[in-house]
Amino acid sequence: MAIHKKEAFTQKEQDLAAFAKALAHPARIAILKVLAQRNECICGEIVEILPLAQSTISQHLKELKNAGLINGSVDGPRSCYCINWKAFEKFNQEFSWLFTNLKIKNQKSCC
Amino acid sequence: MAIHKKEAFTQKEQDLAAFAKALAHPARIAILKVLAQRNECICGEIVEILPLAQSTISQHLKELKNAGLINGSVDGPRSCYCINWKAFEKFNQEFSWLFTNLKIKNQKSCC
DNA sequence: TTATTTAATCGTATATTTGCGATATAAGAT
DNA sequence: ATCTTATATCGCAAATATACGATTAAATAA
Repeated sequence: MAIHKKEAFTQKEQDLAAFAKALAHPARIAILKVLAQRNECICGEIVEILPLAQSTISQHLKELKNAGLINGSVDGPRSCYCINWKAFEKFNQEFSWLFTNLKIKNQKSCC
Repeated sequence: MAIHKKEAFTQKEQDLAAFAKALAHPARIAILKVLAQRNECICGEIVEILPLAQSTISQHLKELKNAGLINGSVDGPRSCYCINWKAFEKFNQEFSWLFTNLKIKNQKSCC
Protein backbone atom coordinates (compact mmCIF):
# COMPACT_ATOMS: atom_id res chain seq x y z
CA MET A 1 0.00 0.00 0.00
CA ALA A 2 3.06 2.15 0.14
CA ILE A 3 1.50 4.97 2.15
CA HIS A 4 -0.89 4.99 5.05
CA LYS A 5 -3.18 7.94 4.71
CA LYS A 6 -4.26 8.07 8.31
CA GLU A 7 -2.88 11.58 8.66
CA ALA A 8 -5.47 12.75 6.18
CA PHE A 9 -8.26 12.25 8.69
CA THR A 10 -9.23 14.11 11.84
CA GLN A 11 -7.73 13.22 15.18
CA LYS A 12 -11.12 12.13 16.44
CA GLU A 13 -11.56 9.80 13.51
CA GLN A 14 -8.12 8.36 14.08
CA ASP A 15 -8.64 7.91 17.81
CA LEU A 16 -11.95 6.21 17.32
CA ALA A 17 -10.49 3.95 14.65
CA ALA A 18 -7.59 3.04 16.91
CA PHE A 19 -9.97 2.16 19.70
CA ALA A 20 -12.09 0.07 17.38
CA LYS A 21 -8.97 -1.66 16.14
CA ALA A 22 -8.06 -2.70 19.65
CA LEU A 23 -11.48 -4.34 19.95
CA ALA A 24 -11.37 -5.82 16.48
CA HIS A 25 -10.38 -9.31 17.54
CA PRO A 26 -12.49 -11.80 19.47
CA ALA A 27 -9.52 -12.80 21.59
CA ARG A 28 -9.08 -9.26 22.84
CA ILE A 29 -12.75 -8.93 23.66
CA ALA A 30 -12.54 -12.22 25.52
CA ILE A 31 -9.49 -10.98 27.39
CA LEU A 32 -11.32 -7.83 28.44
CA LYS A 33 -14.20 -9.92 29.71
CA VAL A 34 -11.87 -12.10 31.76
CA LEU A 35 -10.14 -9.06 33.22
CA ALA A 36 -13.49 -7.55 34.12
CA GLN A 37 -14.84 -10.65 35.78
CA ARG A 38 -11.98 -11.04 38.22
CA ASN A 39 -11.67 -8.34 40.77
CA GLU A 40 -7.99 -9.07 40.96
CA CYS A 41 -5.75 -8.32 38.08
CA ILE A 42 -4.92 -11.41 36.09
CA CYS A 43 -2.33 -12.55 33.61
CA GLY A 44 -1.40 -16.22 33.20
CA GLU A 45 -4.95 -17.23 33.98
CA ILE A 46 -5.93 -15.86 30.62
CA VAL A 47 -3.53 -18.27 28.98
CA GLU A 48 -5.35 -21.15 30.65
CA ILE A 49 -8.78 -19.88 29.70
CA LEU A 50 -8.19 -18.95 26.08
CA PRO A 51 -7.03 -21.44 23.44
CA LEU A 52 -4.00 -19.42 22.45
CA ALA A 53 -0.30 -19.72 23.14
CA GLN A 54 1.26 -17.71 25.93
CA SER A 55 3.21 -15.54 23.53
CA THR A 56 0.07 -14.76 21.57
CA ILE A 57 -1.84 -13.72 24.68
CA SER A 58 1.07 -11.57 25.70
CA GLN A 59 0.96 -9.88 22.33
CA HIS A 60 -2.77 -9.16 22.58
CA LEU A 61 -2.27 -7.76 26.07
CA LYS A 62 0.41 -5.50 24.71
CA GLU A 63 -1.91 -4.19 22.04
CA LEU A 64 -4.68 -3.53 24.54
CA LYS A 65 -2.18 -1.73 26.73
CA ASN A 66 -0.84 0.32 23.84
CA ALA A 67 -4.38 1.30 22.98
CA GLY A 68 -4.78 2.43 26.57
CA LEU A 69 -7.65 0.08 27.34
CA ILE A 70 -5.84 -1.77 30.10
CA ASN A 71 -3.20 -1.02 32.71
CA GLY A 72 -0.35 -3.33 33.50
CA SER A 73 2.17 -3.53 36.28
CA VAL A 74 4.83 -5.97 37.33
CA ASP A 75 4.00 -7.97 40.42
CA GLY A 76 6.94 -10.12 41.37
CA PRO A 77 7.51 -12.78 38.77
CA ARG A 78 4.12 -12.18 37.23
CA SER A 79 2.33 -9.33 35.49
CA CYS A 80 -0.84 -7.75 36.64
CA TYR A 81 -3.31 -6.39 34.14
CA CYS A 82 -6.61 -4.70 34.57
CA ILE A 83 -9.06 -2.59 32.67
CA ASN A 84 -8.47 1.13 32.46
CA TRP A 85 -12.01 2.20 33.24
CA LYS A 86 -11.31 5.83 32.57
CA ALA A 87 -10.17 5.20 29.04
CA PHE A 88 -13.09 2.88 28.48
CA GLU A 89 -15.49 5.52 29.68
CA LYS A 90 -13.92 8.05 27.39
CA PHE A 91 -14.21 5.82 24.35
CA ASN A 92 -17.71 4.81 25.30
CA GLN A 93 -18.62 8.48 25.16
CA GLU A 94 -16.80 8.88 21.88
CA PHE A 95 -18.86 6.09 20.48
CA SER A 96 -22.07 7.48 21.82
CA TRP A 97 -21.10 10.78 20.28
CA LEU A 98 -20.58 9.06 16.94
CA PHE A 99 -23.89 7.25 17.11
CA THR A 100 -25.75 10.35 18.18
CA ASN A 101 -23.95 12.42 15.62
CA LEU A 102 -24.93 9.97 12.95
CA LYS A 103 -28.46 9.61 14.08
CA ILE A 104 -29.74 13.12 14.58
CA LYS A 105 -29.86 14.17 10.98
CA ASN A 106 -31.24 11.10 9.38
CA GLN A 107 -33.64 8.64 10.89
CA LYS A 108 -34.21 6.19 8.11
CA SER A 109 -32.25 4.43 5.44
CA CYS A 110 -33.06 5.55 1.94
CA CYS A 111 -32.08 2.38 0.14
CA MET B 1 -0.38 -17.41 11.34
CA ALA B 2 -1.56 -20.52 9.61
CA ILE B 3 -4.86 -20.82 11.43
CA HIS B 4 -7.33 -18.21 12.47
CA LYS B 5 -8.73 -19.18 15.80
CA LYS B 6 -11.84 -17.09 15.57
CA GLU B 7 -14.01 -20.16 15.82
CA ALA B 8 -12.69 -20.70 19.32
CA PHE B 9 -14.64 -17.70 20.59
CA THR B 10 -18.32 -17.08 21.17
CA GLN B 11 -20.54 -15.78 18.42
CA LYS B 12 -21.14 -12.59 20.36
CA GLU B 13 -17.43 -12.01 20.68
CA GLN B 14 -16.95 -12.63 16.99
CA ASP B 15 -19.83 -10.36 15.99
CA LEU B 16 -18.61 -7.55 18.16
CA ALA B 17 -15.08 -7.96 16.85
CA ALA B 18 -16.33 -7.90 13.26
CA PHE B 19 -18.27 -4.73 13.93
CA ALA B 20 -15.25 -3.11 15.56
CA LYS B 21 -13.14 -4.19 12.62
CA ALA B 22 -15.44 -2.39 10.21
CA LEU B 23 -14.91 0.79 12.21
CA ALA B 24 -11.20 0.23 12.64
CA HIS B 25 -10.13 2.60 9.90
CA PRO B 26 -10.46 6.39 9.90
CA ALA B 27 -11.56 6.38 6.26
CA ARG B 28 -14.53 4.17 7.07
CA ILE B 29 -15.55 6.35 9.98
CA ALA B 30 -15.27 9.36 7.71
CA ILE B 31 -17.41 7.61 5.10
CA LEU B 32 -20.09 6.87 7.68
CA LYS B 33 -20.13 10.51 8.70
CA VAL B 34 -20.54 11.64 5.10
CA LEU B 35 -23.35 9.17 4.54
CA ALA B 36 -25.08 10.38 7.68
CA GLN B 37 -24.80 14.04 6.84
CA ARG B 38 -26.52 13.77 3.48
CA ASN B 39 -30.11 12.77 3.55
CA GLU B 40 -29.68 11.32 0.12
CA CYS B 41 -27.54 8.29 -0.43
CA ILE B 42 -24.19 9.13 -1.87
CA CYS B 43 -21.37 7.38 -3.64
CA GLY B 44 -19.02 9.31 -5.93
CA GLU B 45 -19.28 12.35 -3.70
CA ILE B 46 -17.28 10.47 -1.13
CA VAL B 47 -14.47 10.12 -3.61
CA GLU B 48 -14.37 13.89 -3.98
CA ILE B 49 -14.44 14.50 -0.25
CA LEU B 50 -11.90 11.96 0.92
CA PRO B 51 -8.28 11.92 -0.26
CA LEU B 52 -8.42 8.37 -1.54
CA ALA B 53 -8.66 6.81 -4.97
CA GLN B 54 -12.03 5.70 -6.30
CA SER B 55 -11.10 2.05 -6.13
CA THR B 56 -10.03 2.42 -2.52
CA ILE B 57 -13.29 4.09 -1.52
CA SER B 58 -15.18 1.39 -3.33
CA GLN B 59 -13.29 -1.21 -1.33
CA HIS B 60 -14.07 0.48 1.98
CA LEU B 61 -17.73 0.73 1.01
CA LYS B 62 -17.73 -2.96 0.25
CA GLU B 63 -16.34 -3.74 3.67
CA LEU B 64 -18.90 -1.57 5.40
CA LYS B 65 -21.60 -3.27 3.40
CA ASN B 66 -20.28 -6.73 4.19
CA ALA B 67 -20.26 -5.81 7.86
CA GLY B 68 -23.89 -4.81 7.46
CA LEU B 69 -23.38 -1.22 8.53
CA ILE B 70 -24.58 0.27 5.27
CA ASN B 71 -27.04 -0.56 2.53
CA GLY B 72 -26.32 -0.18 -1.13
CA SER B 73 -28.43 -0.21 -4.25
CA VAL B 74 -27.82 0.44 -7.90
CA ASP B 75 -29.32 3.67 -9.21
CA GLY B 76 -28.72 3.90 -12.91
CA PRO B 77 -25.04 4.22 -13.64
CA ARG B 78 -24.30 5.12 -10.03
CA SER B 79 -24.51 3.41 -6.68
CA CYS B 80 -26.50 4.61 -3.74
CA TYR B 81 -25.28 3.92 -0.25
CA CYS B 82 -26.73 4.77 3.09
CA ILE B 83 -26.40 3.80 6.69
CA ASN B 84 -28.24 0.75 7.94
CA TRP B 85 -29.65 2.32 11.08
CA LYS B 86 -31.07 -0.92 12.35
CA ALA B 87 -27.72 -2.66 12.32
CA PHE B 88 -26.10 0.34 13.88
CA GLU B 89 -28.66 0.36 16.64
CA LYS B 90 -28.09 -3.31 17.22
CA PHE B 91 -24.35 -2.94 17.49
CA ASN B 92 -24.70 0.15 19.61
CA GLN B 93 -26.65 -1.97 22.06
CA GLU B 94 -24.08 -4.73 21.83
CA PHE B 95 -21.43 -2.24 22.77
CA SER B 96 -23.45 -0.83 25.59
CA TRP B 97 -23.98 -4.35 26.78
CA LEU B 98 -20.25 -4.96 26.69
CA PHE B 99 -19.47 -1.79 28.56
CA THR B 100 -22.15 -2.42 31.14
CA ASN B 101 -21.16 -6.02 31.44
CA LEU B 102 -17.60 -4.98 32.06
CA LYS B 103 -18.46 -2.23 34.44
CA ILE B 104 -20.89 -3.75 36.89
CA LYS B 105 -18.52 -6.08 38.65
CA ASN B 106 -15.54 -3.86 39.01
CA GLN B 107 -15.53 -0.15 39.43
CA LYS B 108 -11.89 0.70 39.73
CA SER B 109 -8.62 -0.32 38.24
CA CYS B 110 -6.38 -2.23 40.61
CA CYS B 111 -3.07 -1.32 39.01
C1' DT C 1 -24.24 2.67 -32.47
C1' DT C 2 -20.75 4.94 -30.15
C1' DA C 3 -19.14 7.79 -26.51
C1' DT C 4 -19.41 9.10 -21.77
C1' DT C 5 -20.07 8.53 -17.00
C1' DT C 6 -19.99 5.90 -12.74
C1' DA C 7 -18.69 2.36 -10.00
C1' DA C 8 -17.01 -2.45 -9.26
C1' DT C 9 -13.41 -5.60 -9.79
C1' DC C 10 -8.72 -7.33 -10.92
C1' DG C 11 -3.92 -7.43 -10.31
C1' DT C 12 -0.19 -6.00 -7.75
C1' DA C 13 2.89 -4.03 -4.17
C1' DT C 14 3.59 -3.26 0.44
C1' DA C 15 2.36 -3.05 5.36
C1' DT C 16 0.26 -4.99 9.17
C1' DT C 17 -1.76 -8.66 11.90
C1' DT C 18 -1.96 -13.10 13.82
C1' DG C 19 0.09 -17.02 15.67
C1' DC C 20 3.62 -19.99 17.45
C1' DG C 21 7.99 -21.89 19.16
C1' DA C 22 12.22 -20.61 21.09
C1' DT C 23 14.74 -17.69 23.80
C1' DA C 24 15.59 -14.12 27.19
C1' DT C 25 14.56 -11.93 31.52
C1' DA C 26 13.49 -11.40 36.13
C1' DA C 27 11.76 -12.70 40.55
C1' DG C 28 11.08 -16.22 43.95
C1' DA C 29 12.11 -20.83 45.85
C1' DT C 30 15.37 -24.45 47.19
C1' DA D 1 24.15 -20.36 43.41
C1' DT D 2 20.85 -22.93 41.00
C1' DC D 3 16.25 -24.21 39.74
C1' DT D 4 11.62 -22.99 38.86
C1' DT D 5 7.95 -20.06 37.41
C1' DA D 6 5.88 -16.31 34.80
C1' DT D 7 6.07 -13.25 31.22
C1' DA D 8 8.06 -10.55 27.52
C1' DT D 9 10.40 -10.50 23.31
C1' DC D 10 12.50 -12.32 18.98
C1' DG D 11 12.22 -14.49 14.64
C1' DC D 12 9.59 -16.50 11.43
C1' DA D 13 5.54 -17.94 8.42
C1' DA D 14 1.18 -17.15 6.69
C1' DA D 15 -2.99 -14.46 6.30
C1' DT D 16 -5.18 -9.85 5.84
C1' DA D 17 -5.53 -5.15 5.00
C1' DT D 18 -4.54 -0.97 2.49
C1' DA D 19 -3.84 1.52 -1.60
C1' DC D 20 -3.62 2.39 -6.40
C1' DG D 21 -3.84 2.08 -11.50
C1' DA D 22 -5.98 -0.37 -15.12
C1' DT D 23 -9.76 -2.71 -16.75
C1' DT D 24 -14.52 -4.17 -16.94
C1' DA D 25 -19.43 -3.56 -16.77
C1' DA D 26 -23.60 -1.21 -17.09
C1' DA D 27 -26.47 2.61 -17.88
C1' DT D 28 -27.28 7.01 -19.99
C1' DA D 29 -26.27 10.57 -23.56
C1' DA D 30 -24.90 11.85 -28.17
